[in-house]
Amino acid sequence: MEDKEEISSENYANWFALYHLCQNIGSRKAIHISSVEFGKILNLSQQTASRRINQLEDIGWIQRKITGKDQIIRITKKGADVMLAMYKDLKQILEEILIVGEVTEGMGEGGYYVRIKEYYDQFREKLGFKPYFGTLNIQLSDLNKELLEENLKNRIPFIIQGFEKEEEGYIKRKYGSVECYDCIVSRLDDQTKKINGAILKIKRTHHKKNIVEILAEPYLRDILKLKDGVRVRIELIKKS
Amino acid sequence: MEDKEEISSENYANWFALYHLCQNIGSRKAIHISSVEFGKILNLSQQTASRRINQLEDIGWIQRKITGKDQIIRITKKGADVMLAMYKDLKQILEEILIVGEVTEGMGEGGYYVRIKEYYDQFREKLGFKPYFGTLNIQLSDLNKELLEENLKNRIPFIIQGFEKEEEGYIKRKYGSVECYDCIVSRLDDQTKKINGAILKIKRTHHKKNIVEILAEPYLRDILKLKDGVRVRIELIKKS
DNA sequence: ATTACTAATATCCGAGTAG
DNA sequence: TCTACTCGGATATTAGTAA
Repeated sequence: MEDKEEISSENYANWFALYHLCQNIGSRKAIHISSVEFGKILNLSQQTASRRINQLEDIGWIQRKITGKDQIIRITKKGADVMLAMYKDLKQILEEILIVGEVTEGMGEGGYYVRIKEYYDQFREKLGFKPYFGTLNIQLSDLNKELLEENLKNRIPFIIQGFEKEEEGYIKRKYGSVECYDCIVSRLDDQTKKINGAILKIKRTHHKKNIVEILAEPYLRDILKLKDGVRVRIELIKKS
Repeated sequence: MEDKEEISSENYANWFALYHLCQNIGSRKAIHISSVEFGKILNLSQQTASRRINQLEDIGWIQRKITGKDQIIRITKKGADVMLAMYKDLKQILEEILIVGEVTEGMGEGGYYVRIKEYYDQFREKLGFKPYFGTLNIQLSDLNKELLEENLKNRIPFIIQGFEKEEEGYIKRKYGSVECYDCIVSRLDDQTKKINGAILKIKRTHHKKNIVEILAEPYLRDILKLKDGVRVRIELIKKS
């Protein structure tokens, strides 16, 4: 609460100054930096940069040692806390935004996949349950989609292998592989029921519509009483 | 690059305005908010808040619909990108800072633990190798320690169980449990050799000194040619 | 109620320059 | 060289209102 007050009051400039300092300190403990150099980083004059440094010191976000023409700056615990607080906050904001979407009527590809025996057997084995013969389609906003993609990057999917099969007429058809991420689905307005499922990520998918497909054992529309437009939460699970 | 220019130039205020908007939008798609309310959030007058909203719209970070006395605001993809960029950047900064410390002479507790048979057998089994009979002690800055703690929170340790043992004189002594986190250690100035190890987190530890103890199979001081003061990188591994 | 313009004012920035 | 002061000009904010 207090930290936030400190940041949000009106010293945006100081916050950004600290942020840029951290960027330039990198993995070192401290940094030698002149006010001219710091000014260049911040797109400010030497004078203002100098003032910034003084202010940061006054606030207690940095500590400074001036020896002759040299100044060594290091971030204090208080300063680190400020950065950490912002990081945590952003993380929370982004993750909170991330995990909400709207149920939508789907001619989802996923539903098609799950009905094919070669896929179904793999789903069954790798999910640990017999999935329902169709997927729940969730419409995401651009923001949500963006964030989901970013988040999935950090996770290890389990892969449903592709395969080839001879169709009637002796044409060989290729079936692509599918990436799956464990998740938990629930109604946003009623968090009592949480259902395990998986996000399906099909390789060659329509990029335009931000639709995510969920596979689960029960028929989600029934068990969660979902209709089109109902908002659901998709929680990503730590380990797959 | 361009994004950063956009943020860092001088519109700190706009960035923070967007940030606070996101905070208040939460999991919703959009938000009804008057300029008075928004002003309160930002600690600004209604007039300035109104101007901010206009600016955010001009920049293209938000989209707005005014219908009579109502205005509905939603974040655009461009706006979301700005937030994401900052998040990623902070994450990188913090993680980069996080993983560097200095080798220090240690009378580390960990070294004591690893020499006790009951512990050693567990280490051997759970690490998958026979650890060296001592730990490498890494001195962290306050900032690093803070960040490490924060980061470890999100990880699942493997636990070396505590036990009781009768000492000479029939006194029963209690040995506490130890948490371990897989990691990779390397010299900061020479990343060619990367050694697998584990961070030891002993329950009842001295809080004052920011020292982390690393357990590994080889004698790290030899294999990495470490002396006191040499900076090493500790990479945390995704899965334990 | 609202949003947002204009004019007054508070704040910030950088040139000049001292220490 | 450095940092950091003063002060005039630039910029941002707010009060008073209009729409």
